[in-house]
Formats: sequence, C-alpha cells, structure tokens
Amino acid sequence: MSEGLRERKKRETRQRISDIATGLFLARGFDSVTVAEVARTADVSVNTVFNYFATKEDLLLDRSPEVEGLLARIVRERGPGESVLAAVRRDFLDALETGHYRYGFHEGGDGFVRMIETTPSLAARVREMNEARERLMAEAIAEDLGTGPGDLAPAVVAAQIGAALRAVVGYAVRRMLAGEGIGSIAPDLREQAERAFGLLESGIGGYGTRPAGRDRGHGHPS
Amino acid sequence: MSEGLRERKKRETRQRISDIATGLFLARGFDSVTVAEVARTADVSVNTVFNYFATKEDLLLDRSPEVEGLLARIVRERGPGESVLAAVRRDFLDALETGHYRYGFHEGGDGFVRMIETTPSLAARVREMNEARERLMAEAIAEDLGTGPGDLAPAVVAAQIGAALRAVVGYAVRRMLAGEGIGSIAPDLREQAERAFGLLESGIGGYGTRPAGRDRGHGHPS
DNA sequence: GATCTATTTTGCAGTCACTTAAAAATTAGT
DNA sequence: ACTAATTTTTAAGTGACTGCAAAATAGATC
Repeated sequence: MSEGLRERKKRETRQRISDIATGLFLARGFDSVTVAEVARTADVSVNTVFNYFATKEDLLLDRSPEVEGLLARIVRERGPGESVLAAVRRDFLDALETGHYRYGFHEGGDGFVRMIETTPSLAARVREMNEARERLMAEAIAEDLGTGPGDLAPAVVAAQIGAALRAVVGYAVRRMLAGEGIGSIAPDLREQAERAFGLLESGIGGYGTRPAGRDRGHGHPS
Repeated sequence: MSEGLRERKKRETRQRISDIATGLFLARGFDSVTVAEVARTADVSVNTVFNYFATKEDLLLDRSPEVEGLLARIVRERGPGESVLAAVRRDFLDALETGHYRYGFHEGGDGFVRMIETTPSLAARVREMNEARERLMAEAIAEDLGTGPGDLAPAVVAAQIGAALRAVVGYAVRRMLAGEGIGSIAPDLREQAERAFGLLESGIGGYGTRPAGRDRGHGHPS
C-alpha cells in the first residue's frame, strides 16, 4: 500500500496550486493576483484552493512543521558538552557554508524576499512563523532540561536566540534588497553572526553605558 | 485660537467611535461585532469609521507613538553611567512598583488580554507593535552611540531586550488568564524579571550545556 | 446675514477573501 | 457493477475595505 491514486492526486493538486500561485505572485505581485485567478489558472474551483490552503498567504508561505521546528530539533539533537546557543550557532554557520537556505534566504530569491517585505500580510505571516519557531524551541529546551512550569529561562533563551537570528537574517535581507547576491554577502554575514552570537554569549550588561563624566562623545561600547 | 469647533468635534467623534467599539468588543467578542454595527451604535456612517481608523483592529489597538516609542525614550533619557539594559530594567521595575501599566497589563483588564490572545488578527497587531517598538529602540541606540550602518549590535541588543520583556509580560498574561489579579502576581513577576534581565546581563553562553559524559537525549545528532 | 470655500460626512456601488451547505463527480472496497 | 467514502464543484452569502461623487457642515469674507 505504497500510495493510492487518491492520495497521489491530492499531493499533486496541492503542489500544482502552490506552484502556480507562487509563479503568479512573483510575476505580478501578491495583492494584484486574486485567489479566483489562481484557481482558474490551476484549473480548479476557488473552494478547492481553500480546501488545501487556509489563507491566501499560505499559498506562498506554507506553515511547515519542518521550518517551524528547525530550532527545536537543533536543541534536541545537540551534542554532549554543547550549549543551546553553541548548537544554533554551529548549525547556522554550517548552513551558511554549505549554502543551505533553511534560515530564510535563497540564492536568487530576492524577488521572493522583496515581495514578503513589501506586503504587510506576508510580513505578518513571517512574524507568526518566527513566534512559532521560538515557542517550539522554548518547549524543547524546557523538556530537555526538565525545568518547572514557572521557569522562564527556556522562553527567554529561545526568544533571545531567535532575536539574534532575526537581526542577522535581516542584515542579509537588506543587502539582498539592495541588489547583492547571497554569495557576496556571505563573508560579512558570517562575521556579523559571530558578533551577534558573541554578544549573546557574554551578555549585554554593560552595553551602551553612558560615560559618567562629561565626555558625551561618540563612545564605543565595550 | 486654542482649538476650533471643527477640530474639537473630530477629536470627540474619534474618541466616541473608539470607546463604543471597545465596549462592544469586550461585551460580545471582536469577531462577532461588525464595523457596520460599531458605526450604527456610534451614530456615524461606516465610511466615517474608516476615515478615522484604517482597520478594524485599530479600533481596539490604536497605533500610538507613545506606546511604540517607550523603549526608545528610555534609551535616550537614561542617566550617566547607566547601560541600555539597566535603564530598561529600572523603568520596568518602576512601572511594576507604581502600578503603571505601560508594559501591557492593566488591573482588571483580563477581558482585554484574553480577547487579544484569542483573536489571531489582534495577536498579529501586537506582534507588529512589538516590532515597531524594537525598531525604534534600535534606532535610538544607534543614534545615541553613533554606530555605523553596518553595526548590528543596536538591533541585536534591542531585539534581545524586547524578547526578555515579552517573555516576562507573557508570564504575567498567562497568570492573569488563569484568573489571578495583577496584585497577586506582582511579587513573582518582579523576581522573574530580575532573573530574565540577569540572564541577559551575564550572557547565555553556557545555558543548557549537555553533560559531556553520557548521552541522555532522545534524538540522534545527524 | 448671505456667500464662498475648505473640510468632513454620507450614500452607493463594487472588490475580494473567506464561509457554509448541499449537489455532483471521483475513487476505493466488495 | 454496486455501495460507501472522499473530493470537487456550485451556489449563495458575509464582512472588511475602497473609490467616488453628492450632501452637510464649519471657517472666513464681505
């Protein structure tokens, strides 16, 4: 019972709708393509589209357990002697080196990125995914360490690691929107990531301390 | 010419619409009150409602520069010898002691909180406001320290402080949703905040380090 | 007070995402 | 081929939001 005809057709239909929708969105913009048009092009009824995708946004940014559970998995699979932060750092730098795009930037995907940044409902969806990702990571940490329900540390740590990742990815996105390819950004990106993770590692307790005297100049943080 | 009749009426109309909308939403739920009904109750046309508020969500959660700019102002107004983190911590604990609700929980406002948590579009709006708050804080930090455009530290620090605040406020919200008043939560909340800020201060570099001896995990490292 | 102008409010027609329910088509099992 | 389960379609709505022109209102001028 490898896979019935029914299931295969479902899979294919869903994929076809998603592909066609993505193509139309990239070609003409998210807002100026209607769901009815996607349905027409994919040769199904509008209701079939909504059968597979709960919202129009899902046509482009599908809620996938794989993406949302990435950080949680890294936490669970980290090696002995490895801290949570170290595990995420290792995986992120590894993704950068191998060119894997699991952290949100594709090679040549700047049309994709631009559309997401300029369409409010899509940006909102990304925020939602980020939140889910951090929540799952917090749960994984709590379970792994066996912390009590009143302990906020897992949530705080997860949120902070997520925050660092968002800042670093945002840096890459900004440069991609300015026209650069991921290839030319990667080296700087690596350094920025090291710095951001470093900041997290040693704490930001003293960051931005105002000079106590009168030296109110362009001070450099420690 | 302190204020013309025209401007006074505008202000009053806007306030009346907002108040009536909030009352209806609290009484019957955000989704089961239509904008048409708000308009009818406030004795204006639907178009007038949309004249004052861009979206239905704005009727409840108005985008206010005061709320979104809070963290940025704290950064700019921090005292000499005070770090960014220390300034936010001081203000947060001060708000907690004086009962000021500028961080998002009102006394007796649990109906409000519950509605936001259970209505997806309102939760999305809160995320949006959080993002704006952190972006403005990052800009304030960057300007205050005179950092270059390639320096991610202000954004990272702002995002991390925002993350800690969200975790702590989330803790309070969860207990309020369970039926407790802010009064009975405050002492614990203070301690949780101290711990969260402490985590940020000294860094999370070693957090969750797996014991090097034996593998007690469920998963397998790839 | 009458008049003219700028601003605000309203009415109206429309678009589009999304919902619900039932009929029709397709696939699976016997 | 027949029946049951599943998927797709059709049909009819709901409700947020938009664009535009007409009507009402406020401010300024004479």
